[in-house]
Amino acid sequence: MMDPRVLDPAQRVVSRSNLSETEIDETVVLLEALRRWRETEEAVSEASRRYMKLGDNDMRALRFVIAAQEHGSIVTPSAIAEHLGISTASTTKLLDRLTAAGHIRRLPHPTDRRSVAVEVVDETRDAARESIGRVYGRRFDAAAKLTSAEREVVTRFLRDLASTSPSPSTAFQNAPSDRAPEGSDGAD
Amino acid sequence: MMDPRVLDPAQRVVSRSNLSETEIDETVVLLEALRRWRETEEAVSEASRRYMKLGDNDMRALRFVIAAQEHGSIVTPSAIAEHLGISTASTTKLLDRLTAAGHIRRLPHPTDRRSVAVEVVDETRDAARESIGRVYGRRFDAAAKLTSAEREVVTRFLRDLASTSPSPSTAFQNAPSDRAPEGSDGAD
DNA sequence: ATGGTTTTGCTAGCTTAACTAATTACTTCC
DNA sequence: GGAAGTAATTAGTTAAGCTAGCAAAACCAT
Repeated sequence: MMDPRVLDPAQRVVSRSNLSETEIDETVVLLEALRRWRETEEAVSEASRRYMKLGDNDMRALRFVIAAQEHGSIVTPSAIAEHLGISTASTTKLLDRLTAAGHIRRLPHPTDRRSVAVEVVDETRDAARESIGRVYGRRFDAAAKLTSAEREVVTRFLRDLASTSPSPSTAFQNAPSDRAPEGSDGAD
Repeated sequence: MMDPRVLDPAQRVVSRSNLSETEIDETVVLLEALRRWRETEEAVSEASRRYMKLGDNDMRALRFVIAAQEHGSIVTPSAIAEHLGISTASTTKLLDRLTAAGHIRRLPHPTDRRSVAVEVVDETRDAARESIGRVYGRRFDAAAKLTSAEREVVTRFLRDLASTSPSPSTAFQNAPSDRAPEGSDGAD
């Protein structure tokens, strides 16, 4: 019911749609559930990142390499650099860290002798596969519980969400996922 | 479907549920839509962060202050530090950056003379409000398009997703043989 | 009141992970 | 075979976090 902690541009939004009070409430509840899920995801992935004592990019790189390997392709440092959007120099250091931590190995590239093939160590790959599989499994189960018609609804909704154009110069596009600080509210 | 770049633990998952081929396809499609949306969100928020030339925490801090201000409370550096999970020293520097960029102002705290009241500059606040409102508005519209029953379905699904326990040790925890990260060595 | 403890924001110095520029080894093209 | 281009690396710089320590103000117990 129009939670005050959400900065409330909903007022403006509401005025341009003509929903009943009840429907507005439902909509706000849905958006809250969406936000909540995103926060959960964020927290979980953050926690695992911390647990592994890896930086954000280090983790992303690892996942990238694993995915590519799964797919059968050879991963070079420059491909990683491009994927992460960082320089090749930084990528070298990143690979040094991952090597030191025992997560990857650098092998000679099979066809280009100036290049390098990055390979994930077995233990790390297995652990990752299991972990990712578990996450995927949870999602799968949630989706599998639905009926065919319900799945269609959810899929349509998600696609609609993703398709609305990003509008490039729109700064501050983050969800209002912050709570007020020393205020009186604590319900969550 | 079954994008090859996604490691496909689905095989394992599928075996433990008994869905028809069609239903499995639907499920995979749904999960793909979910992933797609998350990627879009990620990309958009990243883009806006870049656009404003602010770091991650700087942006979060700004949103935090705005939200609190909207809520009527006074924001102190230590509150920001706590919210972001960084030290007060780092927060001092963060506030220096935001001040230099003209986004905030430091005012004397009205009641505690050792403290500081952080205030967001009008222009920044307005821009943020508009931007966040726009994003929220897009989501709102997507949700508003649904029927009451459909909203219920989506909300239930999202809650189910978020509720499945994170299980903290789910990281790909196994650092390979040589140098396990979990502080078995005292110095850390 | 008054002296001791806690809190608040800040400064100083260090670490990490990004960056740019230059270097080395190899490939490709003429 | 030599010029030009490309891949990864090294060296040095910057950004943003950290801990430790400080002065001023607030809180608290006589």
